[in-house]
Amino acid sequence: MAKDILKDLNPTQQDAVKHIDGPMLILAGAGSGKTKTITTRLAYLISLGIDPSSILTLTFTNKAAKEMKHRAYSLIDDITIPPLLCTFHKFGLIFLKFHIQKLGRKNNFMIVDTDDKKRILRSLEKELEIPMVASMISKFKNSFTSVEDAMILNDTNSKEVANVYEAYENYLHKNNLVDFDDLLFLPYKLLMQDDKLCEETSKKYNYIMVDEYQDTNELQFKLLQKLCHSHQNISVVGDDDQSIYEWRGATIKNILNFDKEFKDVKIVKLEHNYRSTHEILKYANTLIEHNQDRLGKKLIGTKEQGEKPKVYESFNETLETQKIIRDINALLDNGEELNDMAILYRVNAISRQLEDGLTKASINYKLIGGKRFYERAEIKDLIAYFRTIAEPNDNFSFKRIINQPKRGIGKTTVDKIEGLSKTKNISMFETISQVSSDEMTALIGKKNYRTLKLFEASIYEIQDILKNSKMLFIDHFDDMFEFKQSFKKLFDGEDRIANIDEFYGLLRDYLIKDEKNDIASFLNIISLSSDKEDLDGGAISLMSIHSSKGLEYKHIFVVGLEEGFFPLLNADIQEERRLGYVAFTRAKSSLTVSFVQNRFYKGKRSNLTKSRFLVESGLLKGGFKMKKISSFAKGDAVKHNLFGLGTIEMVKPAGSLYKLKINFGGNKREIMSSFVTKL
DNA sequence: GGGTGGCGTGTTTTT
DNA sequence: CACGCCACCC
Ligand SMILES: Nc1ncnc2c1ncn2[C@@H]1O[C@H](COP(=O)(O)OP(=O)(O)OP(=O)(O)O)[C@@H](O)[C@H]1O
Repeated sequence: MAKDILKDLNPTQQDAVKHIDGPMLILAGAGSGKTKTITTRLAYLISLGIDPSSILTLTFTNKAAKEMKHRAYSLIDDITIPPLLCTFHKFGLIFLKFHIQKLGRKNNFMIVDTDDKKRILRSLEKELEIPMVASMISKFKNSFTSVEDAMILNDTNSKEVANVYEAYENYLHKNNLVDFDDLLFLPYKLLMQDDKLCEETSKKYNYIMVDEYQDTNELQFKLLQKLCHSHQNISVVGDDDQSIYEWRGATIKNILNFDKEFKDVKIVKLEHNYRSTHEILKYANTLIEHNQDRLGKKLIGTKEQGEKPKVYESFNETLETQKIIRDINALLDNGEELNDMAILYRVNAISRQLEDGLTKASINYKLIGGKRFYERAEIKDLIAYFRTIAEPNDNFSFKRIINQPKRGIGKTTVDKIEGLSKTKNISMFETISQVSSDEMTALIGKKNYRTLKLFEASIYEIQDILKNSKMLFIDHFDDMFEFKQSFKKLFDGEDRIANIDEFYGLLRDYLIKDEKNDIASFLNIISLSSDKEDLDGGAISLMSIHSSKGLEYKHIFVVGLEEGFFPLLNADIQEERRLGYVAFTRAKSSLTVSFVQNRFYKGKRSNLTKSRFLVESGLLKGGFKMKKISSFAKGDAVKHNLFGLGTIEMVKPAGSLYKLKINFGGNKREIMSSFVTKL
């Protein structure tokens, strides 16, 4: 049976799969079967009788984790004991659920997302720029800088930022919250300070694999080191050309130093591409060759020649969308399926026009990323409600919903309750339930106190209902708090109510699935999943290039190839180019790229020029772009040492130079640009 | 003291 | 355009 698993692999891949003990680095280009190799290796280890629960497979994004899970499970016969295959953050979450008590915290902590984090920071700091502070704090955590260390730094504002950092950490601690960085940092801290735990954990996960290793940052690397404390069985796969998360601290150093950090590393290079046609590969490879900082690698196509990728130029985004829809319909007429198509873009905001167009054309689509389901305000409200019901002392959730739907409890009242709860050292909910009616009335007034007491009673009541019947809970909940109704009068109320119903549906399905399932476990499960499960039925996928990494589609459309959008303004050009490489190499058999002359963005329409990547990849020939680079253009007067004066009639790129067709007084000659001087 | 509307600003990308 | 914040009005 082990033979079966291996049969679709080439010898190098098989060799990598069969490597069992000791560190291994697989370094290979797009579509070379890295993920296939690692998922097969997972199945192979299990087929040898290795305990699945001792194998840990990690990657960075949810999407990639899901894809791997899908692929790996199809190779494993008996999935009764599933191996742990998840994102780094999810692993951190699971680890903390078991061990956060060792840091003196309860394990029903809640994860704050980026929005929550900014809200908290804003409440703690009025002067400094919040996004700056948020990213500084993130940097601190990712570089193991404690509050004390931050205090003695000497950068601008460092003292102020360190103070906010301290206040923020205290706030998280008091309210039993963790942020995304904590999900990596706290496990590391625990493993760092507790040798026994480190040893146990490392022994538990005796085989470790990491996909998309080029996306790991320093903290993730250190965490991996800890997990390898008592063994060296770590296999990582990556591609320096697909490193697209440097902006959040991912460092290629992790790949470069891998064979120094671990002993006797087996290095495997996969050099055949099994995904894309030669045509697609050619342009992707040509594009990425413009990057200077590369390890460099071969990538040989194995598929058919294929068609040259199409390039569309449109006047604006409406016309761009029309062209793409026309192509989609043509593909459908040829029997192709929507599930095999995807539209990619650099910036999520660009999806709007596409959505409108697809809707009008009655083409099903699924939007991936962007404003995520579980990050929508109404969904976060519901989660906060459920958390309050499960744990009324969760101040953070309590504060979110105490006036949602509006019941007349404004900021001032909330602040007063919070102040009192702090002096009494009890939760806000306990403040309402325990503090004497006289004291409370004096503080916040009779009417507000009554409202809060009613709210308290409702919480008890719904807790009771939940105890008796999980199924009745949802209906009663919504009636009792008039939650859905509160969105009715909003201008986008319908959408929000649809989201709410969907969330109720998800919860209901989850509760039905297993007798043991309850609200608390539901909250745990969704706490890191960003998008809901795919609906079945055919739909074209719309997503950012970042989310597309690790995926593949038969037909790929990349839109928005304009200077300023892609490559994005002020972004690191090499990373942008890698994004281009990722985008192009998602395609199996057809690739279509598109740019517009003007686009509506952030409230205004601006004129755009086509992306340099179109020329760099060879998809388009120079044109006006060349003028800038070469400073040679049609009509320019030039001088040649032998032929004398002439006029340029045509400019063609030739390697790093240009071939010029020059008219020397009636004699036309082709001359390399380095042999003439412009006048 | 709370709620609503007007105004200003601008996240690239993910967890 | 679209969201979030503040100020002003109820
Ligand atoms: N030896 C092989 N023979 C045939 N097909 C293969 C082989 N190896 C991989 N493939 C196929 O090639 C495609 C790309 O593989 P995979 O997604 O594992 O590549 P990857 O290196 O992870 O790509 P990327 O880095 O771009 O995500 C998949 O459809 C896979 O099934």
